[in-house]
Amino acid sequence: MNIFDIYSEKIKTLVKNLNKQNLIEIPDSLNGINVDLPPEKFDCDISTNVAMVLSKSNKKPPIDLAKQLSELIKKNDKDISSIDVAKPGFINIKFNKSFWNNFLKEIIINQKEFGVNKKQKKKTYLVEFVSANPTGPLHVGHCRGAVIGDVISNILIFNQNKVIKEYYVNDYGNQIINFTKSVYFRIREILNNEKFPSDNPDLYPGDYLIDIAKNIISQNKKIKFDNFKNISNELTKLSIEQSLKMIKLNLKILGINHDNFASETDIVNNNEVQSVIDQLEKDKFVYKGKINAPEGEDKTDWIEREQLLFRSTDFGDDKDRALQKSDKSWTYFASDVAYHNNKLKRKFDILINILGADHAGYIKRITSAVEALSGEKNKLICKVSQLVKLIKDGKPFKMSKRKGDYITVHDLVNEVGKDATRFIMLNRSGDAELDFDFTKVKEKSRDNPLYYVQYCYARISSVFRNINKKINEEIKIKNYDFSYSNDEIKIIKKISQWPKCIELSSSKLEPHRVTVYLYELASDFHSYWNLGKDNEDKRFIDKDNKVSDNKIVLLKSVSNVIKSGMDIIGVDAPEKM
RNA sequence: GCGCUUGUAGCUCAAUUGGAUAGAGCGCCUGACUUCGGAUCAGGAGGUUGAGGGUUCAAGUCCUUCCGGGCGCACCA
Repeated sequence: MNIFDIYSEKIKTLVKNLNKQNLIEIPDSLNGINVDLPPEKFDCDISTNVAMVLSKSNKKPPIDLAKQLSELIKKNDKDISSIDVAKPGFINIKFNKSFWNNFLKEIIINQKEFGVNKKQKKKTYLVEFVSANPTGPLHVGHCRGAVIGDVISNILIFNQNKVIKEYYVNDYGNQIINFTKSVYFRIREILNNEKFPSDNPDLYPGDYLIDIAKNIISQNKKIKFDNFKNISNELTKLSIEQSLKMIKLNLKILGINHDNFASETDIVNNNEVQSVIDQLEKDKFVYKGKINAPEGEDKTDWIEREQLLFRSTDFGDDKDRALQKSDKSWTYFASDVAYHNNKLKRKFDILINILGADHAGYIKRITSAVEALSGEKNKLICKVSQLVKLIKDGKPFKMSKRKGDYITVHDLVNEVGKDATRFIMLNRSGDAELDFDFTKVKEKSRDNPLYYVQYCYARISSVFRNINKKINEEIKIKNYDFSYSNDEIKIIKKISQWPKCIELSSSKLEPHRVTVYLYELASDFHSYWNLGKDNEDKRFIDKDNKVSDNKIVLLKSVSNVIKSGMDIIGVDAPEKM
């Protein structure tokens, strides 16, 4: 039940009818007409800008139109207790108390549906996120995109869409060869006491490779590790297997489960790259040519080459992009185009990629490729998660691959906990950089907004515990003829905004809105709770140690929304803390 | 040099897809613990939304020109 939508429809219908009767003029589109939440200082529940939108086409001052329209809106609507017009031309509507009773009744009866956006047509989505190279454990930098991708998926699932969470494994190319070599040297180090060539910049120096090497040795007693060439294929497979095992463990402790792991090697081996390039060639999106060196950069080591190029400039990219290397092997981009073609063949309505900020420059070419292949614009939506700026002991902390200078997901979750990690990663819009003060979060974890929201849920639980009930038990209420105070209605109004929060989070793919909302709801609840100190009427538990029905309904509505929200962001809502 | 992105209170961030007098937390100042769980609450101070111009009934939000951060810019993936 979204009261904003209900009134938006009512008002648009009214306006259309007036237009049919030639009483007013309307513009081509009524999309500009909104029903919104007014600022708190106004004593009303919802407001609409309809008069301002219609003012121009009717050549009338918005205030006059507003007066005229407000009377018509109020007429025949028994839910409205008062309606008035404010300065530029807003129409402010206040509901009577029975409206809020009915609202609560409805959301308690349909608690699982509350917040679900039903006007949107259900779609199938593929959300690709994390997709970190399988050459090492996940570090803090991967963490944000991981959580954002997971929660975006959860929001879409909450809205009853079908979602596949996918991880693309880049198990092909030079990095993997170097990675395998590194494992090989670690194995030699363990078995033959040969020193690891740590001065070779192509190799991966991290300690985790020692564990990988040990595991491979103990699990593959038959293999002889004395000639790299002979075993490189097998060792590559084993190394990636180990590495993925580690990554999956990292994801698991973050509370993330992908539905599918797609392999780049599979895409290449199945000849999907060649076939997608044939398809693009047929449609004249591919040609042989040269790319210009970027302006303003040192061009001395620039080698002009004729290469197979994709016409991404047709779709607004600044240059065409190489598909084939000079040794005729495919570029990363080429296999990624094939991978996206593979996604397209699986017939999803919408593809979503969550990328790190360092890959933002890649978006144009890959969306271009998807557009070329599918003929649809915005079939692929890329969402960037900006960098996490790590701060340790008050100073910016640069991670390097040098031993020790590395904070993994595992370290982070061990120190801070899964829930706090997720909450903090979501607490700011993904478009902006996030300061993550490692020391501060560790020391002062109680200042974390997570606990503020959880505490709200725990308090509600404690009330139920006091009357020997469980917070998630179903409640039976005979009638909903209550009279809530203004303090209580403040909370109810916040609850009524939950569907709107979900709608925005989902349409803009902005999961931070959920944490922000939960914080606000918790805040309203805590305020109300503290009123009970001075005024016993405002306490949930009365003198006879009972909780009245109206209070139970209110508590239940708040806890339901908090639980829903916490489930979406993948954070626990404990009954005791 | 080009592209993307960002600039809001001392600090960290919100701002309902263009709405009304821009809101929270931290920090600072004042107050509420024989508590329905103080991991909480009430109040105060703190702003030319980086700067200028434009569009609009209405701009933190859109366009434009500057200024300052961040990221990226041939066969690395």
